[in-house]
Amino acid sequence: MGRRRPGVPTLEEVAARAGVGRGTVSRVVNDAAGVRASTRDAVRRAIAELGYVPNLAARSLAGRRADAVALVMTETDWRLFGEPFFSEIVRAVGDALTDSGMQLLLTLIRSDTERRRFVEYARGGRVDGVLLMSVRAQDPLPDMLADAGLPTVLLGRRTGEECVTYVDADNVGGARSAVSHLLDSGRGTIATITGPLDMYVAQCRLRGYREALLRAGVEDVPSLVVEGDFTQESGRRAMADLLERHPGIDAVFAASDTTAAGALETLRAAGRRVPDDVAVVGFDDFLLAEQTDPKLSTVRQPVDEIGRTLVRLLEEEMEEPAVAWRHVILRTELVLRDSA
Amino acid sequence: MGRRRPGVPTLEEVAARAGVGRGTVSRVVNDAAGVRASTRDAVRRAIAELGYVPNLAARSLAGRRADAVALVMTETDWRLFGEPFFSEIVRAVGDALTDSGMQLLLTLIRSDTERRRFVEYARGGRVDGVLLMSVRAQDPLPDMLADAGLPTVLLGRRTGEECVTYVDADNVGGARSAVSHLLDSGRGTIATITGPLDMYVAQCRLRGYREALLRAGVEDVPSLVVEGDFTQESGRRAMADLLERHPGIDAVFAASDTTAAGALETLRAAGRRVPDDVAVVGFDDFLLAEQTDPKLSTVRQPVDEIGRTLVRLLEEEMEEPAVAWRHVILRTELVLRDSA
DNA sequence: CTGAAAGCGCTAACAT
DNA sequence: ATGTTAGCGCTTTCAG
Repeated sequence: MGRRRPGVPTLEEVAARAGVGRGTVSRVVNDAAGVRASTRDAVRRAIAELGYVPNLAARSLAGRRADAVALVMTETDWRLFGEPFFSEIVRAVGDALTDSGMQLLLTLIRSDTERRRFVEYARGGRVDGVLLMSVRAQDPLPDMLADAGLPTVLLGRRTGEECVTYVDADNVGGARSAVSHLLDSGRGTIATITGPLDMYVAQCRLRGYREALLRAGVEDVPSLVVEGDFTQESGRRAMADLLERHPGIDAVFAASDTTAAGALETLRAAGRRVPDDVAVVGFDDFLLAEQTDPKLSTVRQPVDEIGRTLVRLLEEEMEEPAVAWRHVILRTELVLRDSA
Repeated sequence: MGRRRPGVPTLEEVAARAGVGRGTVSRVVNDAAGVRASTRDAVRRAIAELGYVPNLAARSLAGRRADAVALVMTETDWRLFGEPFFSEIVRAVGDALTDSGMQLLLTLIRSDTERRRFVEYARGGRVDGVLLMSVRAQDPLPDMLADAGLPTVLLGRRTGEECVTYVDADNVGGARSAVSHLLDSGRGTIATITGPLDMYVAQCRLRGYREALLRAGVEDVPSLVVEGDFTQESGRRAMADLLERHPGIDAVFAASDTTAAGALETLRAAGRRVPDDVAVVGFDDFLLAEQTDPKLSTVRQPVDEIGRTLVRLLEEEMEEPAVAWRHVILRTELVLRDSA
């Protein structure tokens, strides 16, 4: 599978053609200071004439950097969070990376083989750092990378005491503000449909719900809490359960926008009116929120800010040997539309 | 942004520790034949003790290969085809690559800057080959890569006379079989909602529709053809138009499953029954088909086969200097569910 | 400001 | 079967 690229010009040939030394060409290529303008022009011309492109392997070897970062996600995450969140994050990270001259590599890990292969790839020095989409609690990947001394930043925590640098949204606060809003607007019986409770993010959103009730002095009724799994179907089913158990329900907080959309469907099918009769707020704010009927109120994560922060932390991590785990929790925002 | 990895063991240190030469260690690492078992074991032990991982930059430089392939897509494609097609292809290519020891890199190109950066990355030798998701007709990327002598395989053509190696599905044949099926089941007035007609794939599906009518000796009524853009919304709108213009319509062929789902919605809202009253067939077969009510009949692309073929062609392209453009058109399959 | 020279860590060809 | 050696193409001192 070896490839031969005949007649690919090297830096040396460029130097010869421009009548300068190799060091000078290297300086020009890397925009280093201290080259006379006329020399620089001559070199630039030679580069253009020869169609020279630096060999990245050689540069990596000599310069000990790859000029690339990987954004890794597991298949589970991908499906769970769905395309919108995923693609928004990719976009945000891409934007944040734009002027850093780094190549963004997406990697999907679906098996142990792929996990191992990726670790070898990363440890082999093909990327300068790794961004990890929120991984399940049991995923050993973050620690494998950290142990290998690779700059690594997580998007989302695995647990409350994560010993890796990460960026996360304020899930607790977001949920709390959503539920507080429902309470403030006079709703008395507020249910919640959670995410899978073995995921930290789902636990946080549930905690926010409880904190809001506590603050308002409202009793936390266990049967108003139903576990879902972030999917639309789980929203439909959970809502049906809730309506049966608590016909007097007048508000629902769902731990994802998808789940909220499912709940909305069931409510309408049951003849309940939203928001007059029952108010609904979801968490996360992607394609779906604007498409539901009525439009869904949600807690929005600051996606662009997440992207920028991920990149900034990774760069810091790359600068200095990691002496500390840095954690950034970004504020979320309650977006009111028609459903609450 | 340079990274220092202090104390990362090199092949040389492994050799010293195992008491052998560097060549031997290299052979062991690369599973080359001709090493005595006892020697191999000694080397393996040294590798394990030191936690040695090959430096991939050095390997690339010396071995002139990257052991990585890129799967590139443009943002337009991504949104257009939606997550299902995209993720299915990624999965299929990943599977096909599993035992080749190559790392799969996904790259999203959203701007000229990113396009240029990627070409430098690829020309710089960081990937052995490039897989391109079907690109718009005007996209210069395939030619840029081909000109640079990089093994490149397209998924989907840009035009009928594509001078790049590609894999495509039999869009014409698939559409033809769908429409023929509608004709065979006694439908007389068959409309079609196309994709954006500046895309070759959309043209092909429309051609298939026309060929089926022609073969059956049915007149091709221009007003039965409405241009959509593969989205669900375009399906809804086009269907509304069609119902107005041709109340007697009794079948629809939509150029995507998403569009078909939109058409289905509008039909039901208009009180038409599917399939008794109007039959519907879509093209492409992903999440949506099973979720619509009634379940959608579709033309299915052989995703796994596409993945395998892409990888096979790329490997062939890498073996020998490209002497010819190879084209593979894969058969599609009509999947009958409830809507037709 | 610029040229020369010393590696970066590995593979592959050549000795032994 | 294994050790030795010559690069791969670049960055980065270090002289000049």
